[in-house]
Amino acid sequence: MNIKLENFYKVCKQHGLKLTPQRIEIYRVLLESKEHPSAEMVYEKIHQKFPNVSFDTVNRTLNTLNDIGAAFIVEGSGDVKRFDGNCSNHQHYKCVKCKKIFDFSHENFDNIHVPEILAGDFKVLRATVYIEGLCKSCQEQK
Amino acid sequence: MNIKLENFYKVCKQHGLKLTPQRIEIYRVLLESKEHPSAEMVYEKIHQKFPNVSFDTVNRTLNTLNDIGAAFIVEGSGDVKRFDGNCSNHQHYKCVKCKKIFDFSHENFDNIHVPEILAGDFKVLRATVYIEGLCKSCQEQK
DNA sequence: TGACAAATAGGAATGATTCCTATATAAGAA
DNA sequence: TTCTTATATAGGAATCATTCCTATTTGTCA
Repeated sequence: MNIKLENFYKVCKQHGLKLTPQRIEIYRVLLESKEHPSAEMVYEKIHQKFPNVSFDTVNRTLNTLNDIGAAFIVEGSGDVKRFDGNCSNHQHYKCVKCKKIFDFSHENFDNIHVPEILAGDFKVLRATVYIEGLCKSCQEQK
Repeated sequence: MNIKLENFYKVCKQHGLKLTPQRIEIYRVLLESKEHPSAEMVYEKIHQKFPNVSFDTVNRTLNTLNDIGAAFIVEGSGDVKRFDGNCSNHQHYKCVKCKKIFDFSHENFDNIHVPEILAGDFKVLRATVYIEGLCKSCQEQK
């Protein structure tokens, strides 16, 4: 049994969520995906295997995963929501043209020290470095 | 004459953009706004003064401002686009509940050193620290 | 002043996301 | 195991943000 899946079961129980086959499969697909998929992208994959799972269920479930901390919505500036099931500390780089999202890690960024001023008044849930630009192949296309 | 507006005229000319009254007013409203407004919020303000400016013009213009670097789209995770006319180096904190966006500055964050690995393959256009959480008043509301 | 490329208004269209509701089902209790 | 019930789901409709379409208007430059 996958350790991550096992832990997922635990987190669901902690939040009083049922372990439906749909929910488990959606989480599995997200975990295996490296492309930071949108709800639509997850739905396509699920649909191949289980043709009668609805888009609404996929979308609702992805948002639920975000709510319970089993996944999160990748930061970005104004495109469709993209989800990430990898909750270990890492950062994102996004190409503004092809919308591909790349992971990267950097010691200084993975342990951001939130300034005191903020830490006092705000409850910080996530702190990340977000980089936006043009990937190699989009640069070449001009 | 406002120095920022004067500079805006210059930037528009550099990009071959006409100085229409609508464009100028939209930029003015964005500059004066402290709330990182959405297109809808800018439209509301414009509409009070100039009832016959269309929403499309507001939205299109805000995106144009982003394209020419006179403004930018604030990073976030999946809500409506929010715009910022303050192009000097600063970071954002966003409340996941009320969606308010707060500015903050921090020496270390305002000069992010992008790792070599990225710098080689990608053309970095923007690098920011993005913090998400609950603001004081939303914490109190539970 | 005249010509023309660019911008606008207004409404229609699109696309993403969420809501609605009748039905199905996971999971704890008996 | 079977019963009970709160939760989740499918499918489609509705909503909301954003963009597109096109006839008309308007900066801007010669």
